[in-house]
Amino acid sequence: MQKHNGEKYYITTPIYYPSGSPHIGHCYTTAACDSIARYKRMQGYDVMFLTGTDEHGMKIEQKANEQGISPKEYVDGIVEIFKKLWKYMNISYDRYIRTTDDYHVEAVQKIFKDLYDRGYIYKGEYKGKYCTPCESFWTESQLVNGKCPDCGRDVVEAKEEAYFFKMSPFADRIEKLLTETDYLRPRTRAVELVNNFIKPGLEDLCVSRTSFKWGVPVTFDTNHVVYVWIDALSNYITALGYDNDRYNDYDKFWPADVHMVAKDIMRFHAIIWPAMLMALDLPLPKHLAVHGWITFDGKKMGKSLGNVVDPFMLGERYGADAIRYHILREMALGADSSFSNEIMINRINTDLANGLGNLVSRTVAMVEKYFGGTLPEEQQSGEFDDDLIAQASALSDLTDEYVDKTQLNNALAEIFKVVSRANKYIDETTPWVLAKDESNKPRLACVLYNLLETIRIVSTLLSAFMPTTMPKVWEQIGAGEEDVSYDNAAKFGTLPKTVTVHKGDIIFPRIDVEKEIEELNKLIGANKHAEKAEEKPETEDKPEGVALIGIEDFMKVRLTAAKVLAAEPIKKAKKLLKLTLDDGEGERTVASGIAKYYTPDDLVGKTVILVSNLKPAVLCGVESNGMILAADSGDSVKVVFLDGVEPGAQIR
RNA sequence: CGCGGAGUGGAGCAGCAUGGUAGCUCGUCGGGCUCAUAACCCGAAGGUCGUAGGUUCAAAUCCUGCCUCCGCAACCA
Repeated sequence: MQKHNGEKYYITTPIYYPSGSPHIGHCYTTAACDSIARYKRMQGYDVMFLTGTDEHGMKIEQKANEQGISPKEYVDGIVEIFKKLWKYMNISYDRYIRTTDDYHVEAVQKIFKDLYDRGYIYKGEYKGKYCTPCESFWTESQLVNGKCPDCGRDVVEAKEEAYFFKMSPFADRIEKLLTETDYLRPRTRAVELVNNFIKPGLEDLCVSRTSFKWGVPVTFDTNHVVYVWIDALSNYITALGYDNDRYNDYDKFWPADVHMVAKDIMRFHAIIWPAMLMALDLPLPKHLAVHGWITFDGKKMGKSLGNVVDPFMLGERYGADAIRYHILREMALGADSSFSNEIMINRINTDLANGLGNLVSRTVAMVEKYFGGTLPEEQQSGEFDDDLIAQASALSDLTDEYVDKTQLNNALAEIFKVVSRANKYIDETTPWVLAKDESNKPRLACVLYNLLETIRIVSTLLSAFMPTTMPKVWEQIGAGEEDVSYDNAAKFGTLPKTVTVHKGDIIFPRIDVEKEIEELNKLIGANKHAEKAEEKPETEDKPEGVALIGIEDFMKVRLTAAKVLAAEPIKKAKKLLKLTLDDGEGERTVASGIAKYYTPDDLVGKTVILVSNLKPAVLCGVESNGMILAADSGDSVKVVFLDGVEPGAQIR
């Protein structure tokens, strides 16, 4: 166990996109980084823990417009919520970067220019084609039979200004990085990335936009705004002072030890970010830890599902540490993890209340009961001691290793094995029997001392994960600041023999599962309704979808009854069925995304409602002329069938 | 044949690159204890390891086909 005085450790969360309030998924990434940061600090590292928000982009611009405020005002509001949550969760970030911060903007501009000067960014003209009526650009691969995939008309060579970042020179190095080093964790993901993106050839990346304004302007071409990649990813170095004067830690902290991200942004961190750094001739980060998503009752977490778990609400009910513990304990690196009220409550009850909390409680109670709160000097070791002491002493080596591998769930599992061992030790040594005979007092004192020591070690290591409650434990077992330092975590026998305990409040109260779930369901139901009520008038993500329209707009849509003559799955598509319809005038083909819910047999012979004047489109190689109406309730889709209506009938 | 992952006692997982008693957590049942937050400790039941073949003295573990689920991708009309 050596001190790591002065050694640096740099860990980052992604910078989150503030298009909405933070949810439990954000909490996971951030709590995980926080725990590692705290652990490393405890070990004596000089830690830099960075988090922040990625505040530019079209979506933010739109959201702000909808609310009639400036983008900056909009993000200011959300950022406040993020910071409040981090405070609430006891997140010990050292620095919070906002991509709207002046120094970052300035640095991004320099980086952009630098890449340009080095020849890795060039002003491009789409080699692709332009469809004048659709006002859209298409790449070669998107074209269908050389025509616009949207309208099927001819496309012309056209040039739109955009800057591109050359990725191809780095393909080999990136492939090696992914497959031959332990940059990517878990490594299994490397195959997927290499097959999907590197083998087919790395395409140059469009890194500027002219279609919106809310971003970092390109200094030497002010029509352009830096598009997300260079703006967002470079935060990891600008926050250290790279290309700016605000901070001065770049030399000290770069390269990062760990970037932690969720799997949806793995690609950017596994490919684009290394490419950027290679282009800039900078060292690469050591590890990219990719975790899965927290799913709720089996479904992906998301606002649209109305199942967003509000971290503030959970924290209020169980305490921030219990939430931290639960998500860190359940989530395995790389894999998804399901979150449900029941799983969480059970976890809190068995590990925290019954296991650790109860261990502290019974131990402290016995010291008070049998010795008036202070152990005597004279203590007698005996059977069962060695095994407990050995396990407790070896614990920090195990947790060190798991923390280094960013496998926090395993680190916590090891810690709780020792908690379990201690509870068993009580049964083995039966202190209440020893207490009956005055001559056993030295032995009894030793047993209790060993328990206090085990608790001390366990709680020391746990304090990185549950920073709020562990000090309460220390107070109860009479441990001083020095006793709970990391350096003493492997030294059994640190507490003074004559330690004095102080019985206090229950640390983790047991939760009544049934009652609690009932109440939670009520709350979640209420939230769901409240959210819906709130969001409806706000028009959410689809600006034009909710606005009131006049009858003249409606009349633009031509709805026609049509009979399904044939239906077949589309080979390349999972969700699509190819339908042949009789619309009264003739046959037409429509692709419909209902393959999950209907078999061809369900549909043939039925009459459906067809939007007959919809622009044709090509989906997975099939030209679709129109769409059929169906009710989409999220997890199920019902096609609207008509009875006894002739094909061709107009619907109004 | 787009890419990848997964199918192990009721639930959630480990084991599988170096084949040879199938392990953990929760739950269930029985017992013990009473220091403690109806907590703790012990024991038991429960699995032909998705399916069909193959290799082998021996396969959850290696090979092949198939089935099912999931993620990504394919611009869900």
